[in-house]
Amino acid sequence: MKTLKYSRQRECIKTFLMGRKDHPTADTVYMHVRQEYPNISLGTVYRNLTLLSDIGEISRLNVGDGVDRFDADTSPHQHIVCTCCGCVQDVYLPDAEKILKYAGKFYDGMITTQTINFRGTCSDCLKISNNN
Amino acid sequence: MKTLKYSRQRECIKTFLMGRKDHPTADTVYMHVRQEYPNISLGTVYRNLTLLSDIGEISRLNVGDGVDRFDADTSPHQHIVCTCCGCVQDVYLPDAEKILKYAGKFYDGMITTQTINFRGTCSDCLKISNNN
DNA sequence: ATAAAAACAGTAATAGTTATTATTTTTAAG
DNA sequence: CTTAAAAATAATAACTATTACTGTTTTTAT
Repeated sequence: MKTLKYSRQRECIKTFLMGRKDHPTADTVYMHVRQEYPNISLGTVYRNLTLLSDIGEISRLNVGDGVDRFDADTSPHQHIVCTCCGCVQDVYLPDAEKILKYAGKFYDGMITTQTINFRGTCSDCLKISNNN
Repeated sequence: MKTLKYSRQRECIKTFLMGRKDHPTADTVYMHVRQEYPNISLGTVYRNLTLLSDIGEISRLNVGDGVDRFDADTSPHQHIVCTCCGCVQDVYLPDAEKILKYAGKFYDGMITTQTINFRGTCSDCLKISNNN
């Protein structure tokens, strides 16, 4: 069995992620962690992000833009991509599990999980377009 | 302005897609179209798939497995990935637009579209596991 | 202190997709 | 029926995100 050993790089990655709500990509994590560990390699960032999501301490998201994103918030919630600025924000949909249950009525197999991605315009971009 | 010219390769790609309900990847399309046009190139397949989805004749899906898939059915519907065999099937969720409307209550920006991906076990895989 | 296991940095490799280019096909006009 | 411009093609190179490999360093239990 593979025991997990402490690593300051991994700790730094996790701490960085916990302080962010914008679902950074591996590359963004890399750029920031490099300020504390200038010669950390991108491979180490990827390995630790994968490791942390495997043990359930973070989650890996895919909002359909071809890049994986990472989120320290592992509670069930949804995401929205702003088609204007590209930011990825949280949407906390109450009773989302009811959707999954409802969907089960229209599918002959078994549904176990769901991922809902929205697209739209974030409030910041709405403000800007209203100013014109 | 760029006018669209007929191409038999594009026609073949579209016809192939219309006959499938399994959301093939570009590579799968390539393998099949090659039986009719043996020296079609993968780039041509990609270019036409992108072109067809840009003009709305097909849709491009991303179910989170790192590969783009294509669907001749452009009507609003959802998808489920079988975690057992990897197949991608349709889920036609009635009144799905109500979810989008509901989500708007919990987001301060504007939501315009949604993509719902389910994961679970397809009916074929359920049968197989019941036989054990 | 030591030594095995894990993690590391650096780099190569892979997969999926897009871009480039010289050639061929389509199509509208003469 | 030619012709010629525009679009599409095949072939290939390039690119991006991610994973795999390798020799070295760090962690940790003894």
